[in-house]
Amino acid sequence: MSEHEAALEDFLATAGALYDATRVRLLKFLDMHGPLCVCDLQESFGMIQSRLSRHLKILKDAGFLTVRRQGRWAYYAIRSPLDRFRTAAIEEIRALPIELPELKRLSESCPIQ
Amino acid sequence: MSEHEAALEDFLATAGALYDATRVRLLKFLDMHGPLCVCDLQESFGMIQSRLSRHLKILKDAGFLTVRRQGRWAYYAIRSPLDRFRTAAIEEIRALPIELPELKRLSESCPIQ
DNA sequence: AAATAATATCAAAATATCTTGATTTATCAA
DNA sequence: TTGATAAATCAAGATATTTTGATATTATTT
Repeated sequence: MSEHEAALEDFLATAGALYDATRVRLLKFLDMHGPLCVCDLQESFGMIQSRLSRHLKILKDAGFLTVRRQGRWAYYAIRSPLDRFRTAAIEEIRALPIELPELKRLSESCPIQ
Repeated sequence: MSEHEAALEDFLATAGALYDATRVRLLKFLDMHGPLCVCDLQESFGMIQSRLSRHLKILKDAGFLTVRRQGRWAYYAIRSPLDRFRTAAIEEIRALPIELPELKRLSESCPIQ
């Protein structure tokens, strides 16, 4: 892939990651609460695991999230630092008046939070 | 639609408009050259008219473009002023190393440019 | 009024994306 | 080693988007 195409692909992946209500909610939730594991998000959003896992992968591949694995758990968080455009996106999402579920932590049994 | 849903819908329309290579190219082209009519874009990009018209409508509905009609011609341009997030998007696109076609003006016959 | 030109809209096929349920992988505990 | 838990991946159906060609709309010219 040429440098030109790669830069465009990267931009499109970023825009595509933002083009889904579920992912926007996940980004806002992680921005609010900090690192959370998949099971916390699953319980909080009442979402099927495979669906959640897929959306987290898309957000990670688009450069918005990082994963840190702790034993069986995988903690997802907003990547830091973010480049300028992704930062602008997160700030825009932070300002959106979206209703989010209550945080339910299931990962409290995790020995190494 | 509630205020919450409306704000999210607006954000998703913005992200969705950016999630297409054709539309990114059109935005960059209009950012470079200023207002152009549909037939100029059609000739420059070698694109079928209905396809172009549809993409311009999506960009307009997402708040990126304005239209000014001059007789039979419709001149599309980057809206000004843009809000902060859309401005960040345009700046990001401006910095992308994308190859664009040469500008071919067909609308020179238009009496009122 | 009729013909032409620029643009918009519509319907259908082609593509892409999302959701679900099932399966797989990896880690820990008994 | 066996069983259980957390997460990732896969396949298939459901939904949404894009492209194309045809038609409609609007403005202009003859």
